[in-house]
Order: sequence, then C-alpha cells, then structure tokens
Amino acid sequence: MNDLPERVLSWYAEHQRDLPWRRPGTTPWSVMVSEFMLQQTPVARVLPVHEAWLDRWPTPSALADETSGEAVRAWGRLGYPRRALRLHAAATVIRDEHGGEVPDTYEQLLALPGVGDYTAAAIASFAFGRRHVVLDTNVRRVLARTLTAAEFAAPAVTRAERDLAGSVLPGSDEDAAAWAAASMELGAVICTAARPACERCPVVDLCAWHAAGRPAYDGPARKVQDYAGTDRQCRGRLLAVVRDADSPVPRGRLEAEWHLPEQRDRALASLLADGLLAEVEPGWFALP
DNA sequence: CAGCCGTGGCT
DNA sequence: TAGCCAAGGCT
Repeated sequence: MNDLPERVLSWYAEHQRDLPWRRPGTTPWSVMVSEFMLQQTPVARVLPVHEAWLDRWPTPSALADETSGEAVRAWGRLGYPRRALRLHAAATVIRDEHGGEVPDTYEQLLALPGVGDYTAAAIASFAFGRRHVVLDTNVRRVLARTLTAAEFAAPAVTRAERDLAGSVLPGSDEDAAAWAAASMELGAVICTAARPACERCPVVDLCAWHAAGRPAYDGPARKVQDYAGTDRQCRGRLLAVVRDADSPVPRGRLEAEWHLPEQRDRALASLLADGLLAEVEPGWFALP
C-alpha cells in the first residue's frame, strides 16, 4: 500500500552524501558529537569542527578529562554554545557511569544532558542500528508533504504526527535505521523547506503535496525569531571576546562590546549562571 | 508549552 | 535586503 520507505531507501543507497559520521568504522562517539553539533546548525559548518573535535577528543573520556571551557572554546562559532557544555557534561556521565562507552539504548541516551527525544533516537538508530521513530525537521517535512499534502509540518509535534511516523517505520531494526537516515537525507537535499527539488525526487509520484499542486502552507504561524538587538546577540558578542582571548578579560573589555548597560549586565549574568563564563577574580572573566 | 538559547549563508 | 532557515533541548 505504501512504497515510500522502500523507494526512499533505494534512492539513499545511491545518493547519500559521504559524511564522516556515516563512514564504515565510525564510532558511536563520532555519531554523538555530530548529533550535538547538528542541532540547529547546517552540515557544512559542522564538518570542520567535528573533525577537529574527534582528532582532539577521540573518546568521551578524553573530552571529560578536559575543562568545560576548552569544549566551549573548541565549539568556536557553531552557535548555541550551551550545547558544548552539555556535550562535555554528557561525556562526563559516560566516563563515570557507563565505563566510557556511549550507551546503546534510547532510555540511557535520553538521560544524558543535551539529549532529547530526537538525539536519543538518532544515536540509537545511527550508531547502534536500533528501531526508533527519528522525528527531526527534515523527516517531519517529508512526511507532511508525502502523506498529508501539507507544505510544512505544524510548529509542534502532535500525537497524530508521531503515530503517522510510526506507521511507516519499517519493521526490522536494520531497515528502520536506514529509513531514519534516508528520510532525513531526502528532506535535507531534495525535499527542502525552500525550493524543493521535486523534479529530482524519487517519490514525487507518491507525494500527496505534489499531487495537490504544492499548495502553500496554511497551518498555525511558524515563529521566526528576531536576532539583532536581542540578549542572544549580546551574549554571543560577550562570549566571543572571552573565547578569542588567551587570558582573562577585564570587565571593561566586555562593557565596550555592548552599549546598553542594562542588557549587557543581564547577558553577562546569564552567561555566568549558565556556566559559559567564569569570574576568575573580581572584574576578570574567562572560560570555565 | 511558548519562549529562549547563536551564527551565518542564501534568496 | 530582510527574512528565512538549519539533524533541538530545556524550562
């Protein structure tokens, strides 16, 4: 009744991108690092940082033995640097509670800092070949289009959507894991948010959205965050000063970076509260 | 659960 | 050009 998985799997076998964390001999740790970095950051920007991390910290224990500040520094400009903190914290849990080995079950993975439903399912699936619904923004868009004739999925995952994803998940662990990777890949390179390449799509003839004439999205408004002038931008600017310095930075250097005192102080306080910065002595700041 | 958490490339 | 968007998680 539904050839979708089979057709997408065939396409993937031939067209998948050659990514480091997919190569034969990759480790669960490499997969895990990639998943953290890929949370809201494009593949092209992740590639060089991922390689540097794996060279420097080939195992979770190697990272756990470093300071969290080194993780933040090596994160560079990937964005959302709390992910670096959480990855370091997860590595510490793996070293201390899992014998240094990335756990292989969804439940154990989900318990790690920075690992939510998607990342737990992705690591269990890609690194250990387990059968899980892996519902990321790509898969959600592919399913919305092919199965429900909608241009985009709703802002939040619904029960019905999860059930629908489960209904097309292949039965075997091996095929399910391959489907997870393949459906994500299709969304990433063909069934994209803007300008989908339907002319190259392996399942265009099965696609409900295409059959309906590619109608424009008409669901609940999808939120687009502002950035310029926000606390996020201010935090980024302050953190960049410290990250790019090789010794502690005086408060004055940070004050020069943002002209609104109230917002700057709020941002600095939140960076300290998050553990992204440390006040090493009064008025002097460094990575933790 | 809606809002917050970075950054840069593309159209 | 100014949005739009990118393999989410946490509170």
